[in-house]
This record gives sequence, structure tokens and C-alpha cells, in this order.
Amino acid sequence: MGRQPCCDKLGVKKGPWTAEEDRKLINFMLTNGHCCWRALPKLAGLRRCGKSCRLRWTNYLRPDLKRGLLSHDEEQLVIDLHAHLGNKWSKIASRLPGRTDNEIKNHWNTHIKKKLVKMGIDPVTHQPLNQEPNSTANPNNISSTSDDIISMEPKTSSTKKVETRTGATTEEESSSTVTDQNSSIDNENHQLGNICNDEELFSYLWSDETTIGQASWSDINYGVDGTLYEDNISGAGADFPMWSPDRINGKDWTFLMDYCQDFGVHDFGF
DNA sequence: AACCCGCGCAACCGCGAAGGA
DNA sequence: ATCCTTCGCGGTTGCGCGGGT
Repeated sequence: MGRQPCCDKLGVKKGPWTAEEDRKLINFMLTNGHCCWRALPKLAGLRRCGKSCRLRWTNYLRPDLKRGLLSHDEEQLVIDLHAHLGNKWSKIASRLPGRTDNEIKNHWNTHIKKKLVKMGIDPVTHQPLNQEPNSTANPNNISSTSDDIISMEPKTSSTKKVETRTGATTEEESSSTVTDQNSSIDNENHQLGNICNDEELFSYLWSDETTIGQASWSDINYGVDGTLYEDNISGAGADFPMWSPDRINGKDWTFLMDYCQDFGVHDFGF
């Protein structure tokens, strides 16, 4: 018996989501919370498979998502985390508030990977390209302890970064002066150094437990009618770790309306 | 102005894990 | 213990857009 499709393909729409579909999904999520992804499309009146709904919600519609390019700090964190975790995008994403695994994965493949190559660093092993890796090109084999990473990072990728980053930085910040670039490089290096040498921070980062500012969906008053939905949203919601306090506390619906306007849907009926 | 090409990102696909019956 | 269902993850695809020629 072959694998069952995630949904019956008949009458299931694929491709880009329309504003109307987004509106339906958002309305449903806000009023009902997440129940069962498989049943959701029918309940929400969508001709989509549950999987598609889940992806659309977690990667695009979730109200707490940050939009726009990753900041330099975020990018650096992604690189550091990738050096330790490999392509565990969801784990990496869980350390970055408001970022999705898909977003980070895309950013890695389109930006960071190229940058690292340009800087002479193998994006897979995080070793200098001209140096034979110690073992097979499996990032998970790089090291098994935080100590190894801490001691390894500055010697390899990060020192190399200092030497070679000028090119990349210049390309991105062409309007900056040389002095600005140097100070920015120093600053970056300093930040990286801080990260790499802070064992406590690393042990925290690598832990699979709590994450910075972790707050669950239960912290949010979500109801259109004032209902407090106390159930944590399982799946993506459960793993989703961080609501920036300044975006939640005291803002309630404002941020949600802002976000609605962000992608051009102004009438959600709430 | 038209065409081409590369890039970036949203979305899809398939597999494995987890959990319930 | 086994089977089945559901979910989540990582890899991949394909489309739209912008820049270059």
C-alpha cells in the first residue's frame, strides 16, 4: 500500500494564496485557535490541504512574524547555530524570535551560503575552504560539545571572517566609509567573540529547553469577542518560543491590525 | 522596448517521528 | 507490538520581479 496523500487531491487548491484565503485562515485561527490541521480547511471554508494551511500560517500569517531581511546579529547567530546544529532549521529558527525555519533556510541558501563561500569558508563544514576538513562533510560531526565549538570558532571561521569580511561588507554597505566598515567589523568581531567565549550563553543556546523570552500562546488574549484562548497552539505554536514583550504587552490588537495592513488585507471582519 | 537571466521567496513534496487505537 | 493518522521538518521547485543587455 502506497503512502496516503496528505489530503484528497480532488478539489484541493494549490499555488499562491489569495487575500480571501488568507482572511479566512486568519479569521479561523483567531476565533478558534489551532485544532487539527487536517480538519481545518473544511472548518475554515478553504479548499486547501491542512498541510498547506499550516505552512501558510506558520510561515506567513502568524501575527508575530518579523518581516524583512535578517539583521546582522540574527545572521551571525544563524551562522553560529548552523555550525553547531547543521541544517536543523527549525531548531535554529526557535532561537530567533519572529523568524521561521523556512525563512532562515531561504536566507541561508540565498545569502549566507554565498557570503561564507566568498569569505573562504565552507558553508557545510564551517571550515576554511582551502583546509581539508577533519572528518566527512557532516556539520553534525563538527563537534559534540559546546566547548569544542567555542574553542574552534574563533580559530577558523570567525578569524577568517575578519580577514575576508571587508569584501562582503563593502558590497552590502557601499555607502559606508572605510572607517565605518572597520569599526563595524571590529564591532562584529567583538560581538562574535563575546558569543563564542561565553560558555554560559552557549550552553543556553544549545539547550533544547527554554528560549529567551519564551512565551506561549496562552499569554496572548486573542479572542475577537474578548475570549481568552488559553490552549497553547500545538505544533508550530508550541515550539514557537518568543514573543517580543514590547510587541505583546500593552499592544494587544494594535500589532495585529498593523500586520494585517502590512500585507494589504484591511477587512478581516473583526 | 523587448528580451534574457539570475535571484529571492513562497509553496510544495516526501519522509520520518510521535502518538493514539 | 503493530498499524494508522497526523504533524513537523528539510529539501526542492517554480514563479514573479528586477537588473542588465
